[in-house]
Amino acid sequence: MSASAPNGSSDVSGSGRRVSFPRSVRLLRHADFERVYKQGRRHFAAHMTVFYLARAEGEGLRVGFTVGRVLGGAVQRNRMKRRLREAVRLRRPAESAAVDVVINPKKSLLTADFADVEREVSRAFEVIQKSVEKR
RNA sequence: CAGCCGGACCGGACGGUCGCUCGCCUCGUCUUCGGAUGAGGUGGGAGGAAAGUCCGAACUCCGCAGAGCAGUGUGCCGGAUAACGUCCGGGAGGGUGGGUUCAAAGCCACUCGACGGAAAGUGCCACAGAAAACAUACCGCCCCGCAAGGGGUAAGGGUGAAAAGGUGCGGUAAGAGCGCACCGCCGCCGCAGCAAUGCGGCGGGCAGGGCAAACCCCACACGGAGCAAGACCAAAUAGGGAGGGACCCGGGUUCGCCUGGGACACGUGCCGACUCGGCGCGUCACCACCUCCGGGUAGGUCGCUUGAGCCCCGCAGCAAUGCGUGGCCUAGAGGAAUGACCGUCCUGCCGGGAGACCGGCAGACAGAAUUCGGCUUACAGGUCCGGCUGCCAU
RNA sequence: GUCCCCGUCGUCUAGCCCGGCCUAGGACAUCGCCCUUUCACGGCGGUAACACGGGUUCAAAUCCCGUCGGGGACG
Repeated sequence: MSASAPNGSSDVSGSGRRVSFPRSVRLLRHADFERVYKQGRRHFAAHMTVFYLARAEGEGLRVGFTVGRVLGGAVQRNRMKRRLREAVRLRRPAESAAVDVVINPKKSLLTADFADVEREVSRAFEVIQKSVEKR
């Protein structure tokens, strides 16, 4: 437990690394989403489903979110996206293979503990790294 | 002080760490000089409904001589407004309560409301009832008659949502606006009012059902689509057009080409043969290739936030609202930013405690997407103003 | 974001335009009885709906307005 992180729930500043999540590592284009959905593999978790696909060119991890209308009103959907984005920001690996990832949340994400969400995202990234390196 | 009603307003507060997005400043890198990108600093970053998309506009494109038809909408009067189905004021009307009265209406208070036309026409009015819009007479009542029946009547009964005005007195064989009084209705006149309409007078015994949120008639308004509008830049792939490739000369031409000769190139046959030369034959102008042009998808840029704008004060107006002085700049994303975690405090509930207090939980409805004016719907809690009622004190 | 359409038994539907005969009809499903040794088939009977709230009308599933829910089109 670092002295600069008195809350202790997430040692953000304990690692010493500034964690950010700029737009350049987001998945933003419709065509990218379609490709991941059609050709990608899936990883299931309690509060979300993660689609991922290795990219041929470029480097690093890119992440996008899909939150459909069935998951609730605009307030609920925005909350899911914001919590997911925050979790990805905190748990995003510094170095990674070239992979595109799409996360589909489930309704339970709205009420889940944020620590659980962080843990799930972190675990999903580990699984994806192993799966991609095996090829 | 409490409760109810109406109106206006707020929509947890402060701080820390990390992040997202937009603007500005400084410094780098790349550059096709348009810009792209990175770091640091600094400032801004959801709502009263942002919602539903129910009306009205601005704006953009398309269409258009003018008018009409069709269609849609609105519908008492006056005003406000850029406009409206909105808002303000007023007027008829309905409902509830009070009071007068034998009873009711007229009267008073509160409240509601899509409120033009039913003597332009068409249609419908189930069941019940004699009769449902042409008027009629079931039980009755009265008169004549021994009776059968005939005549008068519409007060009473009955049916119905609705049955040729209501109440009272007179009148009559019984009755009836048959006569009278009051109220209602129709017409005319006068006065008040911009008008809707109201008030008064005179005349008429009374013409006539309801439904137009049924078709419809009248008056008024409206061209259609919508920022995914629209404008600009524009990859890959496919496809369109023009030119080159396809040289020179002569002739013809419908200007697309056709024809004769020659040169070059390519392919091929034969002959000679040293890399080559000579002769003959063929070469469809399709495809492919190159250059340019136009449409246009992905993608990008603009539209994109200074506007019928907000705040304070004053003036005009009963008000909606308008005018004037001064001040302010207040989100602009685009698979879509406005968040995550924590601390202190505030409000409410629960538990513990004699109490100060301690612990836990909760803090609504809900998220900008071109922009405004309205309407409707959802909403914890709180503040202010006005009115009414109750209680306490003076 | 913009623009449209639709809500009737558990399911699919008729009735709505032009209001009353609607106590809302039919089919499948379901329940009970009969038939049969039993099941099936068949017959008889029952349960069961106008999305919600206002308004117009004597009277509303139907006409008008507003909510709520569902579905679709447009790059």
